[in-house]
Amino acid sequence: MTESERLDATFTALADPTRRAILARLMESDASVMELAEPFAMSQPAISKHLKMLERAGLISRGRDAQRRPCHIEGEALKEATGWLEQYRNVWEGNFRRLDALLEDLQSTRGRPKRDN
Amino acid sequence: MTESERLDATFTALADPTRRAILARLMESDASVMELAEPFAMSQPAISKHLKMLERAGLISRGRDAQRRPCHIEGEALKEATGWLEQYRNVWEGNFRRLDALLEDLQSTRGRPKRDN
DNA sequence: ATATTTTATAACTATAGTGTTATGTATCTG
DNA sequence: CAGATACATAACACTATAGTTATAAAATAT
Repeated sequence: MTESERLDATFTALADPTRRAILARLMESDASVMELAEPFAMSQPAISKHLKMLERAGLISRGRDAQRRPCHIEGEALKEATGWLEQYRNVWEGNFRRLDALLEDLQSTRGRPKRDN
Repeated sequence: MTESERLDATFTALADPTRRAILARLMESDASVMELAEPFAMSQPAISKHLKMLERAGLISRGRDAQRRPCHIEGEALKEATGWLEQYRNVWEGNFRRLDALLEDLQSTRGRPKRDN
């Protein structure tokens, strides 16, 4: 899977409130499918499908404990998604295009920046 | 729109490689629909639909310049998505559940942690 | 062996996403 | 005014998601 495909799968998996709630629950501890299903007004197969998408994205892994398949949260996919978003930090922190503006300014005035900026 | 709905819209918008590429392009500068469409082997209406999803998620805003509708990247939605992901930082940085383990340990041994942990 | 518990899968419905072509609308240009 | 340019929207096809119920399969418990 390419990085782009992994990001597709990860962001798709994160784009659903049930799956985000499942991840939040798994922060507390590993949990079986039944335990994860309990808070939701939804059938068990529906939860199993959500878990499948989370697993496909690498956001969870699954073990074995008797009949149970305990789910465990995995960090790598979350790390990659966060890494991708980080490249936009400047956009929301307000220092976006200040450098661009400065460079353009330097170019147009040949090293004599305008005062009003 | 609730925060959950905004996260739905944002992660859905980010779950497509064309839309991620458009955002990357908009880091360089604002751009018209035609300019954004140019690199892609895709019709103009397809790009317009992608832009609609980005706009719905608040990831871009649109201005007016004669016939053109220049697109501008917006930071807030990206910030909210990153903020949500940040709560999982410990998971991928490896310090996840170390505190949990320590607390459980303290509880079970009444303040006398086991050595092997 | 049989029954129970836990989970997965199949078949189905409904809705949403992604693309197409054709066409409509707004703005500029000659 | 007429044509060109930039963009949006409608109608359509196809695929993917999200849920359902019914059933199968795996492991445990009696």
